[in-house]
Amino acid sequence: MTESSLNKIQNLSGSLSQRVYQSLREAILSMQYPPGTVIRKGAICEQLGVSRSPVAEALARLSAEGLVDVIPQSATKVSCFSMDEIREASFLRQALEIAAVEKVTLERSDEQLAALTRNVRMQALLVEDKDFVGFYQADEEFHTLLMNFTGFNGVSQVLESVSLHLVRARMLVLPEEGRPGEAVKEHQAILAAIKNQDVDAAREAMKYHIGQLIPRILPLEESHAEYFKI
Amino acid sequence: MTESSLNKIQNLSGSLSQRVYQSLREAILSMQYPPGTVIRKGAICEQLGVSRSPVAEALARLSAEGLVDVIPQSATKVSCFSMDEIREASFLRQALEIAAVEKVTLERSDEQLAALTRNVRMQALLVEDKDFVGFYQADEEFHTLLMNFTGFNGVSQVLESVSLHLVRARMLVLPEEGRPGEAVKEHQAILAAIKNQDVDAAREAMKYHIGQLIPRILPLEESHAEYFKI
DNA sequence: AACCGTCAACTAACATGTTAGTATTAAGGA
DNA sequence: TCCTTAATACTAACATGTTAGTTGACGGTT
Repeated sequence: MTESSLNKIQNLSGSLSQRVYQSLREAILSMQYPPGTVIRKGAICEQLGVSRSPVAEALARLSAEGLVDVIPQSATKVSCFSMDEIREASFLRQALEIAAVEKVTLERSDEQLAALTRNVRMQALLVEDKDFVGFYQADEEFHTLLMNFTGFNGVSQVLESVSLHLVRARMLVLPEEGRPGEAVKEHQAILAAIKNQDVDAAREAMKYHIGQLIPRILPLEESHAEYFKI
Repeated sequence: MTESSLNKIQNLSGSLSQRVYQSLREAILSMQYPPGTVIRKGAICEQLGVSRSPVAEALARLSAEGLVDVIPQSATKVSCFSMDEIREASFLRQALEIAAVEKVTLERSDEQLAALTRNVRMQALLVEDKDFVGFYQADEEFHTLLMNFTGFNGVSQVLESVSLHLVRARMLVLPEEGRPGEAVKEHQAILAAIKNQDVDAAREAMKYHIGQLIPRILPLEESHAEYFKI
């Protein structure tokens, strides 16, 4: 009955605005609020039991991030995809991941190499066991490790903020037969290049790996046309 | 008498929040509000003649961008520099500019090449005339052109948002004897690589060019210690 | 003189009342 | 039947009242 798809804000920390923001963001990124969904401030206030101020601030931040479109004096809805935005997000992600992997390849410590090696080995095992949820998490962790090993704490968040649309679109991509196995191989290639301190190989391996996502997203424009901008 | 260093919001467009945001952002980036400055909502309201709502929303956005630090229930001040943040911003800028110049090198049209060539020629003339303000603008334009020639409309804004701290710190760097001349040469090297469709040369030229900024910012940590985090 | 607790003043954060612009719908005319 | 138009309902945007947490200063104690 209660179709409240929002996470309870009691479980989150920070100011009310912060918690409302996190709750809405999570709902949008997980596609519980699919593109085009109209967001009613009143409904959010009621569901979360807060007043309009924190909701307004949360929506302002989401608007600045491009996750919602505000139509002045009228309505605010979850932003739709456009293939241009997705291509751009992929371009930005590629730029950042390449820069990161280059830096890590040159400056890596033995501990860092060991951590990456452990992670990739785990990926292979998970795929072997057909634990695709686990693999998805390990995949994410691989990229996060790489970002953090640059020594810059913020790059991981910047990457997230520029690839928001990519994250959402990825939710729609059906698990393809054999793809996880390929992804592991690509990760192994990246890892090997890092191990050998071969910057050129690392760059090319990462470029190829990130490039694999776009062709799998392209078909969505027809299969899920309702989520795309006119 | 009126030491209101804020631009009048009447000259700006958009909602009140939007105008307040632009006004504050401009004041912070131009160092009219130097790092550490305490921002009083009441004062802003009075100066701009608006209520606290739009000011609160504007500050929330600036906080999300990292331009102001909000101390809960206490105060909000213009964020100070940290050398780590600046290094990170430089890393991110390098990543994006390299990706852009690589793409442009491969895909450029003759018109685009002509526009870049015109710009660089203009730079040389401006430096010859010792018009350093004009050169600064042409320099910015060169990089903006490059971003836009990728075909992705947003990269220019993303670049700006990740290099906010860099922009502020750059305001403090004194014009160094001979530096503009060197910058022009670096731009010429980048342009030559684009003309020759030499991706590797373009990447290295851009990497070198962006790398030149950090060493000139480093001395600020002592000469302007008051602007840096403890 | 140095330390601690209390209190007052200030600020961000939140709640709520008000305004103004937009969209939809229904009625009226062609 | 279709288009125009006016009225209504709804929403974002703005203003303002209220709450609660922090800071700093003062006074009293050791």
